[in-house]
Amino acid sequence: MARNPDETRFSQQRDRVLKAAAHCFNRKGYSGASLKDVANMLGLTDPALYYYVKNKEELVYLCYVRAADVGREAMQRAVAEGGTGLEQARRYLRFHIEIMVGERGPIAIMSEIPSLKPEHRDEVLELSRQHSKNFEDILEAGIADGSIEACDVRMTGNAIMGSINWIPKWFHGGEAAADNVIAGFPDVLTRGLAAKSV
Amino acid sequence: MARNPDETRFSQQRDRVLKAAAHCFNRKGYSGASLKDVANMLGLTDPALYYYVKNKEELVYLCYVRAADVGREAMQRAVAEGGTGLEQARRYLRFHIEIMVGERGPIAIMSEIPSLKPEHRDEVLELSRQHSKNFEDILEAGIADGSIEACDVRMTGNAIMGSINWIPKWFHGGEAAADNVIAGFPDVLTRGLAAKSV
DNA sequence: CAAAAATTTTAATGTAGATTAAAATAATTC
DNA sequence: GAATTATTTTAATCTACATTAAAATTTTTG
Repeated sequence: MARNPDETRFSQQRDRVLKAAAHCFNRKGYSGASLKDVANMLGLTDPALYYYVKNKEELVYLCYVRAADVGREAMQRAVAEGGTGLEQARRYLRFHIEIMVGERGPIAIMSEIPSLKPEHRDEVLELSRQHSKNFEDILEAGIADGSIEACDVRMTGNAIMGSINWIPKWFHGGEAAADNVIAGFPDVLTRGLAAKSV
Repeated sequence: MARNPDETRFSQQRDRVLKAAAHCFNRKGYSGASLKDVANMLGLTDPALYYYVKNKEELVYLCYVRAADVGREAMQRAVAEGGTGLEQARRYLRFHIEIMVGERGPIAIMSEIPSLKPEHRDEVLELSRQHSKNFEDILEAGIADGSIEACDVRMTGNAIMGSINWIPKWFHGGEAAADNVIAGFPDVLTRGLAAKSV
């Protein structure tokens, strides 16, 4: 029936599990959120989750991988459309934020990578590093093409990623609010505060 | 002996406990970090911590209050010196970051406020809201005096606070690095990316 | 240095919550 | 609609901490 293997009931339910988990983990942290918290959000009882994931650690791991996927997807789409470094940076931010505050949210904040078991930890760390690296590359391209002011790209990247990562902490699903964030956030991050006329 | 009540051995040790706790919580989260983790950092055993705090929840609470104090102190000093809104905003960021990456760090990220017990949660939430409000006021003052471009102050505030909050995630004590962050971060956040000449 | 106070330790207790097993229910298939 | 497969539940287990109590050690003070 399912054309795409990801359209199976199992995969759909698993996605719902991951989203519920992301919501709970974002609120209370990995260990602070219980499997019961997650299950209750879905109208299930905790042991039911084990039908979808091996254990809690894997649940977090999958949330983090999903978060990384979302980031990479936004980045790839932004780069694919070309343009100056600044344009790519702004586009990436818009895409990423669109996803985070949209239907596919909430996305897990990767704030407890050290709590993952070593293999998972290293893998997720690598995904995260690669993403940061890609963003820094965009910044450097922008500096090279003159669209972005010379700056410490590592630090600038950290600053902007911090803003992005923190979004799930204060954004909670308002419909109109989402549009507002999508429209305004990339500007805030790339344009700065200073008035043009001063 | 102690001129200031905060110079007693007890208070000093308690501060060391809070700093160690902040470090552990920032890495693994509130529930993910065990009291043993915290105690070991200080060369102590876990029950020793109960000499300084009532329980683990109070430990997190105190870390959060300390974080709020630091933010408020930076804000007050910045405002006290006057100047345009933009100047105050930049000064506040510099002060706050100086403290975070300096001797008084690490400072706890207030990322699990919902896990606190109701009284503590409400109190910390109020401190956090007040801090955000104060920053938004600075932004509005800057818009009014023409130093800051018109913007959604709520969203802009969230963006910048997210950057600040995330610092402990990637900054880990390099001496030279600290100066670098202090010197560059406020610029990144307030100046934006776009090249002036374009 | 002896007594008192402060600090830390070892040993013991209790509990929440992750995990497993087996049983029950619901959905599919032939 | 009976049999098979998928999904969820109830009931039971196990363990990692948080916490407490009592004892030991260290520090301070007269």
